[in-house]
Amino acid sequence: MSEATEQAAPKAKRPTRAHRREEILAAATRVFGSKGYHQGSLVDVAAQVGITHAGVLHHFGSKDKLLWEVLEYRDRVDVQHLEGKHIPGGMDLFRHLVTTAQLNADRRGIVQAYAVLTGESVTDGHPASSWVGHRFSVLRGEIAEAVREVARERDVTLPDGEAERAANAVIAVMDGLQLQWLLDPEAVDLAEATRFAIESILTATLGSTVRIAST
Amino acid sequence: MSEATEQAAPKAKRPTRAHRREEILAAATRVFGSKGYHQGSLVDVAAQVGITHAGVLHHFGSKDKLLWEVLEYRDRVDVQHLEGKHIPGGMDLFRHLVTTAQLNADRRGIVQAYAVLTGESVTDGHPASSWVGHRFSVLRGEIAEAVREVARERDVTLPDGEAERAANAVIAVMDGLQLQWLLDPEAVDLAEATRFAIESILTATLGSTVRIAST
DNA sequence: CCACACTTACTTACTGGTTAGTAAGTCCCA
DNA sequence: TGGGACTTACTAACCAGTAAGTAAGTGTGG
Repeated sequence: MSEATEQAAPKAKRPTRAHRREEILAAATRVFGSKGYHQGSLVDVAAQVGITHAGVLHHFGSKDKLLWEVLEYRDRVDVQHLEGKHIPGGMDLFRHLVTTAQLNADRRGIVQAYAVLTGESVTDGHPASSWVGHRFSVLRGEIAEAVREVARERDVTLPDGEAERAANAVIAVMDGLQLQWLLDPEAVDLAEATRFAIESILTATLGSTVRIAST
Repeated sequence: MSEATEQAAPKAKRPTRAHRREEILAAATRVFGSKGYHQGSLVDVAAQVGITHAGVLHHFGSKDKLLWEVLEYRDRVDVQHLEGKHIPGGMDLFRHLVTTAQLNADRRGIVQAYAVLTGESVTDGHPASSWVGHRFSVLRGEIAEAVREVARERDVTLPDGEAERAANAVIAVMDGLQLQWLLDPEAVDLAEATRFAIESILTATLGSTVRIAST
């Protein structure tokens, strides 16, 4: 967790370790994104930073550990555009999801890495499967809570488990649209399609029209 | 194409070639499903049929060709429960999609293979990417046409491109739900969630409640 | 009806390539 | 002068694909 050394140091020049690790993480994200975890090699990652694969192992110990740090790195990047630091609730959450989709349309590499690793993670004993599983369950909880919040605001009583069903559908549609967009960017407008799909699910769940402002 | 010899032969015993190929295809589906294409080896596939990897190559020539036949095999299996042979249109199509989801809940292997290969296919130069891309575009066309058909039945005029947007969302939600279900079958009722999501999207698209009978 | 020609379904053995990981040494900066 | 950031050199494993051989059919001509 606490990696220390975050520009708080008085001395000017000491970017080496933390900085190099960050470079490697970015490179690994690109490599795992474009080739997958199994097919993307440490040699590929190392070459992008201009070192040998043994140099990468010096910093991360093993390929599995590197993957773990890449996933955490993605999480960090993912929320860094949120100044509030905290994930919003209620309708703000859905606006946030659409905004993220919009940003993602210009971050193909990260989207690809996420899609590839998520798909790969359903294989037996994949090192990322617990991360993806955990991620899904956290997201499910947050989105379901937001659905309940909006329902409360509108005085709608939801059947049992309905919020979770809606949350699952929202997560599913976002992942699925990313896949289609990656394979054929012309066929899908990522942000627009995401907004449309989330609105549809919320509207059907809450029984009254839900709109998400197109930023 | 024409593989000839389809039980029309008078002589009783000659299942060897065609039968062996089916065995290998089934094994390859399991292997690619549980390990992915790159990580699943010909040795793995061969072992499941009780031969060597060279024996597999004798039948399929190369690993890439084997993958292609696996994908076609999946298509064949996928529609074989349709007696009409033809994919239905209108509301029947959506009923068919839900029914398929229901069947899929008992065919984890095939779902896993599809999910893994679809995810892997977004990597650079993957041999399955054109298949997946083609599959998406065909599905998109068929589902969009079904949406238009239902809209016509209900005297609803759809904005331009709305049918395609709905189709994309339907495809996305199905793929996404499969992923979640594979990673945590307890958290998602595949058929139920699929029905819910498709109903939501159709309802929002057509402006009036759409129900799909739960078979 | 059977022997010879040919095909099919493999196996064994190998090649050339790639992989993650290790160990030991070198260079450079503080 | 000492420690971190590497490199070089290596290993052991695994991979797809090829080549050559074998054993068991299958078809056919006499």
